[in-house]
Amino acid sequence: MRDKYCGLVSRDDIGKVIELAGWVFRRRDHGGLIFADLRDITGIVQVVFSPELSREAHEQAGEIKQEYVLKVTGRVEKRPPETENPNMPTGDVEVLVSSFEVLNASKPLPFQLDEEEPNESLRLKYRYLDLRRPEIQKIFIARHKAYKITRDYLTENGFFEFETPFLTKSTPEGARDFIVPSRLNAGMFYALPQSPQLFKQILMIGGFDRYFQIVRCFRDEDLRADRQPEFTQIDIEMSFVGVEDVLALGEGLVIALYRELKGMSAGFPIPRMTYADAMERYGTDKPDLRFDLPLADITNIFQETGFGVFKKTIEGGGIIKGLVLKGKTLSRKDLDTAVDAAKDMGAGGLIWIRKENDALQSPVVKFLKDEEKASLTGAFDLANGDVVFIVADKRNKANEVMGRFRQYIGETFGLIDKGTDRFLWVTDFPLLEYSEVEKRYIARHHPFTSPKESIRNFNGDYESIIAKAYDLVLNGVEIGGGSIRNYRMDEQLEMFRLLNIKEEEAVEKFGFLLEALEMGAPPHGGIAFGFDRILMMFLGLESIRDVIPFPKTQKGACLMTGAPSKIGQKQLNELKINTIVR
RNA sequence: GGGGUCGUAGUUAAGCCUGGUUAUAACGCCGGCCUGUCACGCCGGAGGCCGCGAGUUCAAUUCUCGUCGACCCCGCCA
Repeated sequence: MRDKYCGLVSRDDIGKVIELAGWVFRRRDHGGLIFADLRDITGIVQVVFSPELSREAHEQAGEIKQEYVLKVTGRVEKRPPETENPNMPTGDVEVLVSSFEVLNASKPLPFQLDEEEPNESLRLKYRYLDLRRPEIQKIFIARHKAYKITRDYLTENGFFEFETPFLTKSTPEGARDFIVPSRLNAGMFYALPQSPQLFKQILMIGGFDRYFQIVRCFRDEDLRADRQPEFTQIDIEMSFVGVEDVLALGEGLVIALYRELKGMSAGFPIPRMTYADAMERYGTDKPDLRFDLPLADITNIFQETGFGVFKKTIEGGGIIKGLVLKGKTLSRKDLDTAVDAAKDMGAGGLIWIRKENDALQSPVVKFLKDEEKASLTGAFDLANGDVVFIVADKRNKANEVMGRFRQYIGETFGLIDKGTDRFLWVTDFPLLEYSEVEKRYIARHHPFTSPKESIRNFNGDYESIIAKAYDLVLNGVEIGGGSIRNYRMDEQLEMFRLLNIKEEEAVEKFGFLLEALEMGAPPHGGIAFGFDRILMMFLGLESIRDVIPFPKTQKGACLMTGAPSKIGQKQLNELKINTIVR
């Protein structure tokens, strides 16, 4: 049907008669002469309909409109002098059409492909039109490259690619499951996997040594700019490894992807930070290191303070945490806005102290002793114009609030170097965290994560147990995470005990794994990367929807197909399901 | 579950704060002209449930409330 792709027509083809096929991108009708840009996946080339070459083709070309699908036959010519277009790759040639065929017509489109983006719901409803846009096509070509790099890299490193079931078993921990009714077992349900966690561990126990899968995962939770209910992970598991082996392997993959997608290597090797340091210094387990602005614990300055808020906090075992913003001129309104922002982030209050005319000024300065002012000035090396922001609260709350506030300050005052990418491994996560909702400890990573030291060494102080767990963070966004797993039955049972999962429940939910752990399970661990998030970040895009061909809206709808939708009574009857919508 | 932004020709926006005119522009569409354009140009034309529903008012695109949809955030996301 065609000899050549549109975007690949070049000077080498001059003089040849070729057949091309593609879409009419733009048409320029001069009456006596008609130009059209013919587009396919490779790019565009100008085709010319001239009555001097073919009166019939020229006349027929009066009919063609945008997005008509054409097959054209014509001779490739060098463009006449002064008419070359240096802005397009095929701009020094054109195809003089001797005959053409309209393979398909097109109605006028609901939006123009070459103009400003229409709103996203229209793009999603007519996704096939959106996908025709060259800048969108670039994204999915990049996505394809990323699949290939991943497969090549992991294959070279001894990994085997597997598929694991999508119709699987609901697990009690973690995100909400999507469920699928079983027709053959009335009243029973499959769950779509949140991740192939247990299957990949079983594959290690099955002796495959190294597993990977580029796999869809499903989580029935609310959506965000970087979260979809179904998303893709690069899932990796390795046998006979420790933390360092997994990080090295993962880092190699990220380097390879970054080099291909960004066309450069930067920021490697990836620095490390423990979870505890990240929380103390940046107030988050995924710090954005594109700007520094560290948090400082200034509790000791106020040990003897007469300022009621600080005094109460310290007496209650809390801490006082501050950060300093230097080199910016803040108005009173900026400060008030910052206080409101901090309150929205959950702060009980935010105190600002500004150095102006060599004196500290603040609504609270009258409550501070001279030595406290001096210590504060020293601790933050205050110069005129600098502002210290302070929060006093329980340790976790103070860190968390200040972490968010730090990000707010970074964004509001332009401290973030948008042109850079800062990767970070965060290591040594706590194994557990206490859930106020469930009134028990829950696994911070997942219930199969191995502690650094045996749980038996801890007596009650369970929140201090460190896990062999790690996350990869890029510019404040988590793009991967994993752990070394428990590979012995007794250790896994200890973990379940801490999680208050009774043995019979554990056996009911994960019996196959526990049994397997008793039959020669090798030490193993792994990591999973958020494939969509990596693409979004590496391509500099704002939304995960931009890297997914058919994404869902914030309410989980597909605007093109209309999913989710009601199903008929016949289907419900087969499933023996009644629906009650409350 | 909660907070916020947005919704006006096919599309992208303006108008709304401060209620009253024929609701404006660009692109697209339709008709005409044009042999070197490439965001072609020129002339003419059609095209509107101002998301939907209430309320306030003599009068609502404009103000208020509700609702639907899209988006951003909190909760949630092992």
